[in-house]
Amino acid sequence: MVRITLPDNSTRSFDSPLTAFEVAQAISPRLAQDALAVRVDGQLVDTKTLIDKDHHVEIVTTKSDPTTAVDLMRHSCAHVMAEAICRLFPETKLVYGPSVENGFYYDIDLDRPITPEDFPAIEAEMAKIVASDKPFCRYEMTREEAMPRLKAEGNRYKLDNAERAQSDVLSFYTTGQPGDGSFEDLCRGPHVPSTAKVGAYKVMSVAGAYYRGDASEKMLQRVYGTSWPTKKELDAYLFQLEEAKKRDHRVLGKQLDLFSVHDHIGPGLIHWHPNGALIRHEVETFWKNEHLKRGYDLLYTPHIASERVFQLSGHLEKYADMMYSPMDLDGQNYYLKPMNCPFHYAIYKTAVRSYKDLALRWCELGTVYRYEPSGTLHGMLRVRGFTQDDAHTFCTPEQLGAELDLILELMHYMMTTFGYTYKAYLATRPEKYLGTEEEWERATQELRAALERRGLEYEVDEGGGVFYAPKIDIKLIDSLGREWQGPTHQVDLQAAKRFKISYVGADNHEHEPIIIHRTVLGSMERFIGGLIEHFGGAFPLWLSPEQARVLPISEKTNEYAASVLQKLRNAGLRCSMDISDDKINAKIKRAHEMKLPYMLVVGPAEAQNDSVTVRIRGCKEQRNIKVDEFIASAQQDINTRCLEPGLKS
RNA sequence: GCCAACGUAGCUCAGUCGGUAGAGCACGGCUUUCGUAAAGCCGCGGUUGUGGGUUCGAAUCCCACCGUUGGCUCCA
Repeated sequence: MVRITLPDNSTRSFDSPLTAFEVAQAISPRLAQDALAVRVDGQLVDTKTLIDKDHHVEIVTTKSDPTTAVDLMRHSCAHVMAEAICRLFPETKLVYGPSVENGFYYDIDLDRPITPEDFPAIEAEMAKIVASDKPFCRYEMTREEAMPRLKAEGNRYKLDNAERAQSDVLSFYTTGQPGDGSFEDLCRGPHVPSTAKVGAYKVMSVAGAYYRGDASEKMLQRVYGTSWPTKKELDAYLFQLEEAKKRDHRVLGKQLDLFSVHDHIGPGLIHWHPNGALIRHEVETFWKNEHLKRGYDLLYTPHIASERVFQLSGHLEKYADMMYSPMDLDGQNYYLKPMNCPFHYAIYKTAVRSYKDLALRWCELGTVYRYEPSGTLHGMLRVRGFTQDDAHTFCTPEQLGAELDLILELMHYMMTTFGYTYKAYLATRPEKYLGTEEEWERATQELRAALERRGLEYEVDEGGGVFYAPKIDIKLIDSLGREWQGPTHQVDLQAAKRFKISYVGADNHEHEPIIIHRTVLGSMERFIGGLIEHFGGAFPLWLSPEQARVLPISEKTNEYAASVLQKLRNAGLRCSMDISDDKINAKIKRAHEMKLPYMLVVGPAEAQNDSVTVRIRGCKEQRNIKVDEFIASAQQDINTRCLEPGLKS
């Protein structure tokens, strides 16, 4: 007698042990058909698992538990792809094939490179496997039984996986009968019942991946696929990828004429075109003003420095291969600076500082150069020359809390102005660190307390701190829900000592100040690259390089258009007019392509009464209003940094 | 840095089996003077990433380098 308790707490009794599939069948044939796996007392297992005792049983379907279901389908789909690849290339050695966000991959060791031309063949082979609706059969062996077999197979990766497995029993999955020569794979499972249940899939890409993520290990081929419960969801995902591509900052950077990179000048070095530079200018102006309001002082420091300063800072020792090679000047090595801190410290040390001078808040848009590995460069997001929005706060231990509050407030204000929400992380002491455990504990506690005073929810990133400091990391969530590395605030435990930075306390003795490194935007390059994608190129009015364009209906109203343009410019708006002899349709299309917030159409009717017909980005209706009204409305939106263009009156 | 793919006009792309390079947009000129997402015609524009090699002949095949893309590793 087996008593099964279902999720709704109802129970069913069966005379003899039975599989989870049979339990589902007893409930409804439809459920049995939809069953992908089952939770027995909370543990996820195959539907073929025999249930021979009283258990809580929960049948997993795409409806009952979509997250688990799709994850299982993807994992099983990875196996189907692996089988397909093995059929096409029998010398393939399988390594590891998990599900990942939006799909799955399988790492394989195969001397012949897989290329995108192979994908159709792989997909065709997968289709055959799916059509044959073969069951995923699990069988288990003890470690003693399994190891000789694995050794005989000559697949060092599977052998390695097996050796690392905790359990005494190893499980295999085959799409035939155990031992009949069908495809099989060492795998923890569980899997969906059969190859027909892996959903709609597509082989996406192939890339290199080090075995076990270790750069000294062999480079494997990682074949990526995506899979979804239905064809419709697959198509929706592929469509979404196309849409994301249109928001790619590199694509928009060209389309909107924002920036370029030139291989004859150097990879990873951004050239800001007028439109991009204008956006940067607005961001920088905003940044500076908000800092000045909060008691920061601005600094400018040099771009190169003698090697002595980087020996002192420890950068040469730790990051020499990430720095541009030195230039020999008068027998002395000079480096492009990879960061700004030592320069700020130098300024600090030009005077004896009293506790009465603190806290000092110094900020700089400091341009630094780092020789990033070539394979990591990516548009504006990962570059070799960039401008950090850097700041250092020098304060007494008593002031630390208040200073952290100020930093979090500034961060919050700036992020919400750009329309970002964010998540906070507290990164604690890493394995390799400098300083004492007590110092780390105290500094971490201060950061934690500041987060809590602000009422910020945060996750602890255990061991995620830098070697000299615990930190608060902020991850931005953009309009597509993607996370970006955002602001970071570090309480430095080493710099004061290393650079002999001190202040005179009320006790007339020297003390070490606390130094907070922090950045809000990260770098102008990465932040604005991110902004481009966040807004999809449709910038809010205050950031738009061109805020409005006057579009005369024909040459006859060019003169009126010019007078409107002059009025707008006098009012401080960035605008132009389109006096090409194209028709109005073409002018509108062009303005749309540049994602301008406002188009102002003018013809004889408008010229009569000093008005413009406004067309707002993203909206087909038009409104006729007086030029002065438009100006007032636009100015208000600019002043409030309104995120979406509109009309105020 | 590692693996793979890719690199053709300012941009987006075509170019078959190796036979001296093509379109659309952009740009210039002309016609048109127009009411809400592309008017028409004509024209300009290329050492096919760079350097070698194979060949009677290379965008096409081979090698090296540079760069880009997708990942991996890394990101003070």
